Amino acid sequence: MNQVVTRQKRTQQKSLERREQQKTDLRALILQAAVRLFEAGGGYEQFSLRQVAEEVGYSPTTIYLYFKDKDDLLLHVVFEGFREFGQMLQAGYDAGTTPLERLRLIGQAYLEFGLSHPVHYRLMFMQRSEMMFQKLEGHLHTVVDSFAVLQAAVHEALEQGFLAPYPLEVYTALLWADVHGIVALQISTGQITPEQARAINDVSWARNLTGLLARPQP
Amino acid sequence: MNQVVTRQKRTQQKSLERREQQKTDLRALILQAAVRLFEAGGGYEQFSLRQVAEEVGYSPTTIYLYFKDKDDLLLHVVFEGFREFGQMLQAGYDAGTTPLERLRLIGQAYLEFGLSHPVHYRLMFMQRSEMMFQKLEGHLHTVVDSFAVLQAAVHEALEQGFLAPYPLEVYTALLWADVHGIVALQISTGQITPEQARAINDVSWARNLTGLLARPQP
Amino acid sequence: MNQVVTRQKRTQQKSLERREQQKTDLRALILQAAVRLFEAGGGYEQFSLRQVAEEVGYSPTTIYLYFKDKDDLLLHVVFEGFREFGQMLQAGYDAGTTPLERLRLIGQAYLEFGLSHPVHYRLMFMQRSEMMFQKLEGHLHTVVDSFAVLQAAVHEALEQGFLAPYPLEVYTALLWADVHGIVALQISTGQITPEQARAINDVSWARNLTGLLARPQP
Amino acid sequence: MNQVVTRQKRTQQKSLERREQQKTDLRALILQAAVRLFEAGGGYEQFSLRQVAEEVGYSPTTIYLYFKDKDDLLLHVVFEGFREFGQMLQAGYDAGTTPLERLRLIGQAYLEFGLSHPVHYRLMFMQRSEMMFQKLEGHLHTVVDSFAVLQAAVHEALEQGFLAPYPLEVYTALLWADVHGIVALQISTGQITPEQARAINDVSWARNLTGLLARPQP
DNA sequence: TATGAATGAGTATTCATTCAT
DNA sequence: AATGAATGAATACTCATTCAT
Repeated sequence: MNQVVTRQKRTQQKSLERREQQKTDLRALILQAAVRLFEAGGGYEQFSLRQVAEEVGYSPTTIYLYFKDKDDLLLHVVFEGFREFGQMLQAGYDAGTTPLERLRLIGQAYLEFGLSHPVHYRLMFMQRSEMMFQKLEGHLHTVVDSFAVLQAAVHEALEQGFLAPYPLEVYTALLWADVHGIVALQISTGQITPEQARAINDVSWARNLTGLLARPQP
Repeated sequence: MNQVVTRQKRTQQKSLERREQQKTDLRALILQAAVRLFEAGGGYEQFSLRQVAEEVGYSPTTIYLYFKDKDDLLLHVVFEGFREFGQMLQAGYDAGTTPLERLRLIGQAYLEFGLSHPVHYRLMFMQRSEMMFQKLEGHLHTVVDSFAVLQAAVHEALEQGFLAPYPLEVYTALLWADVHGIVALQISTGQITPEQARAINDVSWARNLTGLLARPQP
Repeated sequence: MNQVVTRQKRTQQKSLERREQQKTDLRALILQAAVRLFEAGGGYEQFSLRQVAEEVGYSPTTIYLYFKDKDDLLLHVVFEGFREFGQMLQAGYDAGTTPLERLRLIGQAYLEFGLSHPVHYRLMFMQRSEMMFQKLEGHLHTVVDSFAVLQAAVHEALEQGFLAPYPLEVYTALLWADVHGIVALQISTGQITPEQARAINDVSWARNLTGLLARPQP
Repeated sequence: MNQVVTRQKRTQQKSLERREQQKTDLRALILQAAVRLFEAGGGYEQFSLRQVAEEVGYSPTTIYLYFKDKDDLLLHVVFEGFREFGQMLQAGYDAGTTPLERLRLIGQAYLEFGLSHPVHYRLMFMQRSEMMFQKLEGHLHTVVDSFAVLQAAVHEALEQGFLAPYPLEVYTALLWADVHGIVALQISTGQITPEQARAINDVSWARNLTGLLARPQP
């Protein structure tokens, strides 16, 4: 067999790559357009495939070349969000050196994700939250993994005696509710600015240090 | 000008009143049906004018005699929710004897409203939250008034030295976020049961007493 | 109460009747158009609601005011056919004086229906034959009743010794197959003319008199 | 002109043959898949090119290299049916030793084809019967040839005095109608089982021996 | 006051087909 | 020879809304 890489072969390969690239591009374009429309249209209910198609400048039919159906597209939008969400939470965990610091940083990461990705956040946690628990082939970092990070941090803190002896689930739910409440307040009502949201989150955390956690911080 | 009230005029007036009465009645019927369907149907997107019409036993066209359009009807549904919401918060305020107790009871009332009216809560605070700040003629008890109750309670508590000297807005936002977070967690994700929601709310409040509030309760 | 029939009342009544008439008219128009399209389009598969709408000159939506959905329209088309079919078979039965004459006349009536309503026949017996056994509210004369006529005639003939002692079901199926075969041959293939179809049917019947039936006719 | 067969030419020819061979192979594969899907899917309306493409593992576009369009493919599916149909009828003819036996066996073969290939039968004789008389290049055994078999058998029987002296066309049509009626009854209405269909066919034939045919069988 | 008739705009989805490569 | 990309035209169906009465 001829192992030489001929010009023809190179061309074919290149064409293949370009095509692959284009394919990825259009996929990404569609996803972006979908997110944009969510933002504009005020969310879930007005969202339609045809609008997405118009937004990207392709025919509605074309969407079906990249996504199985409307729900598949939505699912990918959501998972795209969860991927980044998981990374941010993990980064928060990694950046902390003590259990309590980790909890604080995870909370901040959560808050920052919500503030910087309001549309995604809305969709992920408020409109299609059932998707949180759907498996998507090829996607390992689902929300479940993200919460594993939070649970791990709580677990460590409990084990090392930093927390009053409430059950683990109470802490995860409570801490989640803390940040979720603030994010949702900002996103849904626009009553507070992102800066205020951060300030309130700091206060919220501070009260925990004296009111919830067993050992006061030095 | 003829100032005499003729029999004819009196008759007309009476007919007008009766009509007005009927009008109000059907209005109320439509609104009730709308609320019912709204709660039953699971909310915003499935809600249709035709279903409402069928529910009340009138033709779809008739709805337009009482409400400008679908959104107008929806707006009134929302305000119907706010009316009850405001009453429950007010009742919480009234039931308390000290500022802190009032805050606690308002929080509980908020939580109970959310748990017992999830569909409404969703619409009011998560899907069409912009409606919170729309004025609707004839409706005095909007969400703004509801928050006036919370603000009043916070104001009293601050003035009487029960709270650490953070700005009033921080407290209202924080306390709101606390309960909103828990309610939203329950409604959106279904990860916690109503009972757990209440328990977490109690823990959340307890931590405030030692960690956030200046003077411990007697 | 005023029992007098006022002009107003008469007008209302008239308007109601006219409307009712119009409604019936449009319904009938739609049904006719549907049948016509069946003829033109070559049948079942190309048949679409939108085409029907275009044919009658109304918007597609309007069809839904008169029929629940596509299948409902089809069902009514079919039942419209069965109504006449049943009447023709019954007339055949009634016209005969002896059991065998009745059988012959029923067969001829069947044949004539098929020859004069090929599109309906096709739909009823060849394309959506499962509809034969569906009940439609308000329609009493379904195909089942039609076949009751055939069965009754066979039963009489058997009882009075005109037929060789095969089971009743064999006769009904065989006689049905006889005429159905001829009709279908004419409709589907166009290989024989209606006249030839009648001639063949006569031969078919004649052979029965000597080959199938117990007693020869006088 | 250069009459010499160069090596180059021979090579080209060979390549052409191979290609031709491959082409035929894929063609056959597609046709088989189409027939399979056709029989499985329940026929005409659910049948789609894309499904065929998926079934053979090639892209939809590829189908167009072998068949002009969907209808062309369908036409070949039909002729595929006629090929087997013709073979079965011919086998019936060949298996008989007397004219009447041949007629009987041809009828049985017809019946068996219908019972074992209901979907095909439906398409061939009931839905797209116009295809029966379309010429398709390369296909010699069309329905016309199949009927030639029937006609030949009738002709022999007439000539040898086995049949009453009706015209030949009457016999072919009548015998066709006999079996077609039974098959269609089974396929379209499902009112009789295949076994019953065979039994009725036997009765039908038996009546002919005494009622239609000139000389009784020995 | 109430409504029947009608529609235009919109929804998701499927399919046959073309074209450049 | 084979295909990936793309599309135009359909399909059934739903809904909010208008208008004449």
